[in-house]
Amino acid sequence: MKEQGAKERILQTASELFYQQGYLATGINQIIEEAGIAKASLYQHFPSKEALLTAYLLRTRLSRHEERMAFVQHLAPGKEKLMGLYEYRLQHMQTNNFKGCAFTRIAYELPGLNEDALTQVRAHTDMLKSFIAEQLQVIKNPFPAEELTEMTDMLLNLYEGAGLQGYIRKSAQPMEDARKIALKLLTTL
Amino acid sequence: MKEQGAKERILQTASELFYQQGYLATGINQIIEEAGIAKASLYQHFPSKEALLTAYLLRTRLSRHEERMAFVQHLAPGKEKLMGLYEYRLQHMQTNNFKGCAFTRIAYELPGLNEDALTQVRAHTDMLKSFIAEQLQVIKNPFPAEELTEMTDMLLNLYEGAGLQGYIRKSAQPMEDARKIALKLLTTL
DNA sequence: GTCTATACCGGGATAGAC
DNA sequence: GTCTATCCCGGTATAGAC
Repeated sequence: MKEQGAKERILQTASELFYQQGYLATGINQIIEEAGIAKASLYQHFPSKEALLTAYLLRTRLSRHEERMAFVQHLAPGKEKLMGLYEYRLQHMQTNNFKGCAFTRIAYELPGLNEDALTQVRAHTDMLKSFIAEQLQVIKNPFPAEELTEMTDMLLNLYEGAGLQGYIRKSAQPMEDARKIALKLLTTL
Repeated sequence: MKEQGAKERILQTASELFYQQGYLATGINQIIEEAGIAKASLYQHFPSKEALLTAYLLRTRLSRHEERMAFVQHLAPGKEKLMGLYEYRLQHMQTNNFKGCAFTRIAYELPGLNEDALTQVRAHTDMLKSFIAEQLQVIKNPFPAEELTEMTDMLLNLYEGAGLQGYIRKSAQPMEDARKIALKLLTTL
């Protein structure tokens, strides 16, 4: 962990803190202290705190995507992979210190501005929607366009809503419930 | 607007800013400037910034509830009042500067602490759930307990999820879609 | 490239006059 | 109760030595 370059340590530390504490609530000073580097070194690699945020979002988005894909890799396309989406997050909620969806949190923290961050947040949900729609078309083909988008929206909102409730209640139960509901919805297809 | 007491002006100004800009991003200085009062006066009425936050949340929760109730008052209990919930927010998203659910935003902004704020957030969703469950029982009675909670969760998550998507996309379309989906779900009962 | 030291600003909160 | 003036702290960012 010590020998992986200053830039990498900064990004890792910042990522952890941004997610756990929030972006605004995390100061540069805390980042450099925990990363064990000097302040000027940080600004050598990242021109500003916002640049660090963008790097965090991009990296997290891609790595979460890979983790998801790896998690559902051995599952059968269609219903099983879709259920795997919920199970992946269920596991995530139990092991890590779950603090809600990283992208939603950032979106709500930065009301005013930052087009870069917003782009990453949108890209995140786009990837989720694509994944869901893709699996739905495996289950039922052809899938009428309108029905498909409706079912996709429903599954996505169910997923995101349950993540929020779980965070507020500090419980994995809402996601458990969402998983069950999603299963019921899929069996009606 | 000028003659309604300092405390009231402070709370109104803070409420607007907390919602539009976020709690952390809003400073005491901006509040007192826009409210047109001195700093010490603020601390005469509210012992700290956090106390101001709690007052904001409590007040908003109650007033939003009343607005909702007033909006659906003339609608028939059951399906119509439930659809009114979505329509209320749709209207809300189009007129005001919609910045997502005020309570969700606060919850995500304050990762670490503040039990008071969390209490208000939970109370908000509790009120929504109660409202939804109540109307569902009008539509179908008796309503099996398990089915009822599932349907309630689904409608709630659909509602909250659509609010989030609408905020991210800066569009009322997700909420429109959610309304249609909810309608379909209700017709299956 | 990495450090120490510092600049500059705005944060929340208080003292004391009126 | 409301004001002005101030305190202290921590924020982001930068200068300059090594």
